[in-house]
Amino acid sequence: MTTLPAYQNIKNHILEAIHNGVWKEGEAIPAEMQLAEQFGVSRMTVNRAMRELTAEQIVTRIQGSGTYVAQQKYQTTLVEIKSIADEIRARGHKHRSELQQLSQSKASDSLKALFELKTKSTLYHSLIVHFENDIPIQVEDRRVNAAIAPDYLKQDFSRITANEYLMMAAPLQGVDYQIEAITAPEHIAALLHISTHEPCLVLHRKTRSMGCVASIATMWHAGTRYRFSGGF
Amino acid sequence: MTTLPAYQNIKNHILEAIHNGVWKEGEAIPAEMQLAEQFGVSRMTVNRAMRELTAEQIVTRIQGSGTYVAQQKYQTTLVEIKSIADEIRARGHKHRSELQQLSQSKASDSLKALFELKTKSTLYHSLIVHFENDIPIQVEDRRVNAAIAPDYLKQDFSRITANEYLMMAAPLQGVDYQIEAITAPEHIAALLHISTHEPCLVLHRKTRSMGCVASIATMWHAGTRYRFSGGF
DNA sequence: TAGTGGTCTAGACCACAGC
DNA sequence: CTGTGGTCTAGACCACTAT
Repeated sequence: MTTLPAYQNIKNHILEAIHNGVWKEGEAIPAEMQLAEQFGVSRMTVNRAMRELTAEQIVTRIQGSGTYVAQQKYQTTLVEIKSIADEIRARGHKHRSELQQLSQSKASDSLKALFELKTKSTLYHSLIVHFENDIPIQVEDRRVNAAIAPDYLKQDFSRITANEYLMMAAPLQGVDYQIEAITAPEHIAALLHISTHEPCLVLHRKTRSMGCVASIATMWHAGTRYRFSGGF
Repeated sequence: MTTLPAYQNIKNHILEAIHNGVWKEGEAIPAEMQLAEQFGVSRMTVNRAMRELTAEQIVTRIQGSGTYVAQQKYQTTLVEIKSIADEIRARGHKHRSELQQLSQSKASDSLKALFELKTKSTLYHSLIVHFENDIPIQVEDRRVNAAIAPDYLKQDFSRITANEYLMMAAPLQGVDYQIEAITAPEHIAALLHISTHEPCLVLHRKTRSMGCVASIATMWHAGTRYRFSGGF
């Protein structure tokens, strides 16, 4: 093991302290001069460490004021299939899900087409509501190709999300998604605790594994409570 | 416009040179010492500029060897800044745009913050409606940093979209976007020919060039007429 | 060996926030 | 006013590459 550069050690120290809750969201971090003394290093070295943490959105710096632990951002990157549970926990909030439906059936004509199937094979269907601090944040309506994930019905969806299980069950090959803004049908609106004329942010996502369509999901979010974001 | 820090000027110089083809992919860039002399700054200042360009994947550095222009990366279709005009024409439909407003003003306090400006510099404002086969498909409300695109007001937006002009005017460094579903305010709803309680798919996008925020745009779409899509 | 980037120092001046 | 971060300097030593 090579010894790490001083600025990297400082970054690691700060990251661990934030992770361990020593400094919480919005709280101030010691000044550059103070950290320089503490680590026995020049101010420029601390400055580099902090500048990089700023670029990584770990901290926020205000000239003349100080350095603060950044607020966790509401963020979903669309390329990555993130677990909504992780996303919520990363914000320091509580995630909980409720399984509303779980069933299996032969594909209908329209589903057969969507799954690009030649025969009416078996599909699983799950309807799950995800909560952030007990507020419904996402309704996930998912159809799964039984051939790809034969044990889907046996999962405990309070322990593992549908997404997490599918990622484990089969290597992801590709993703297609569409995003639209529409009003929710009644049963979805009821699950999200919104009225039927409130706008919803809807993500349709089709994943592929082993050369087949593995799952097709529709994720409904209350427009006022959720947004997608990203960048580079 | 405030004078930029020296390291930022160096970055801009390098970026322009690459943009203009002075140095091509894989070619070597002058050494730190050489650039330091050329710009009349210390080596550390050049080092910072080059380190940031490395982080942005503009150049590749090899210790003991030199600094080279990085291979152009594949822009994942997700963040790709598409011209809505091209997108519509690609569907074989007719594109037309109407310029509703074009003005300039000093940044308000809130815009100053959004543009990460230190002073209330000049911003341009345009409001453009894009039509697909004479149906309004997008309302584009855009603020532009005058320092980055001084000729913005002189453009003929029926010939070139705001986006196309900005891409030409300055090399794009970064993008941040957010997508949400909300109802439109009255004046937007009127331009889109929808009622004020219909859901809209809204894309907020902030682009960066030359180390500054170049433009902030809000694009409104009728939820029933537009969706984002992508995949890999 | 000479030249490159990687890191670091011990100062410095400035703009800004908060008292 | 003091303390903060933002920037910059003119050196330095090191690890590495290329010749």
